[in-house]
Amino acid sequence: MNIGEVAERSGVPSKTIRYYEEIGLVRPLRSGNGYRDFAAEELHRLAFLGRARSLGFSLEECRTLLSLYGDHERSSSDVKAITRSHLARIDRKVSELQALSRTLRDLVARCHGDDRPDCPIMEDLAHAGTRGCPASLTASCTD
Amino acid sequence: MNIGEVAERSGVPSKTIRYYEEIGLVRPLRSGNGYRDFAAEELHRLAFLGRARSLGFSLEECRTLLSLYGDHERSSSDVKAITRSHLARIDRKVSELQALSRTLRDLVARCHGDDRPDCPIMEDLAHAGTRGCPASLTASCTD
DNA sequence: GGTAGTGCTTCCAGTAGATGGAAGGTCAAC
DNA sequence: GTTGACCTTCCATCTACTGGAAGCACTACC
Repeated sequence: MNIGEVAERSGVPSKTIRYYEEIGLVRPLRSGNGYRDFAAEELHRLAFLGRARSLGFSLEECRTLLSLYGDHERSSSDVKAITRSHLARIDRKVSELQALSRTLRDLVARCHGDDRPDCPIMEDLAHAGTRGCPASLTASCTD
Repeated sequence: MNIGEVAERSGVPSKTIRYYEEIGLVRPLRSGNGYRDFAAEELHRLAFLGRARSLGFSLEECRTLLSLYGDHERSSSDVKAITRSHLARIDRKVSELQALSRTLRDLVARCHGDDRPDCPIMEDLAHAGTRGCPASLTASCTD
């Protein structure tokens, strides 16, 4: 199977497949003409990769998951551990973004949004010293 | 003011300040010895940048916000529009991550996490075709 | 005057995860 | 034999820095 067909069937773009080969996530054979030649197994690995990436796993996590995928002696606890730590990372990120969202929502609500220059958003950015900005700035912002 | 002091007072690392100069976000003067020489205004711009970045604005958004910062004829509606679209982007991201989180949480809940190989997480990744994986894969995954 | 230590300079490389494009070889059809 | 789709490699680009090497500049101390 050539790269184009594999790309279409796995949903992973050709460019990305070449990149995955470059970093050793897939190892297709080569035909006599130099074209990559993908066996069914490589197609499955690519579909696996596509799904894992769509779930937000990093490529290094994908590498580990792929090796567990091919390991019939694997323990599901290993898979679960990786997934759990990934989940924790995502939940941390959600909390961070929700905090940002609250702050921004508040600023937007307080801004008139008219043709005058006064703007609570600008004031927040300009006088960051008193809240949320790096501690080292606080002193110099009180002037 | 030398870069070290500005870094400490603005909370933006020296390395980052040099980078910001390279991409034209700040333009410090130079002393006779070749050192960067920051005026109070540049310090304020850096503090502004630090706060805007901590709110998740991209550097291009920061560039626009900085130009509005220095523009006494600005309209708060421009600032508000940028902030609103940034907020919308964050809220989209939160939704995406929450969807991921739900999926991962469900998978983790269904995985025994013992020393046997059977694992619903692996099954999801391996047979992605029926749900959530790229449409092009669906056909080839039903086998 | 020499030297140690800190701070400054530039330049280059690397991070994650691709993506875009140029230059060129291959293949099937007409 | 030529067009056009597909494949190849290689290099550059994106975001937003960060780390490190090599080499001046400045201050303090002996």
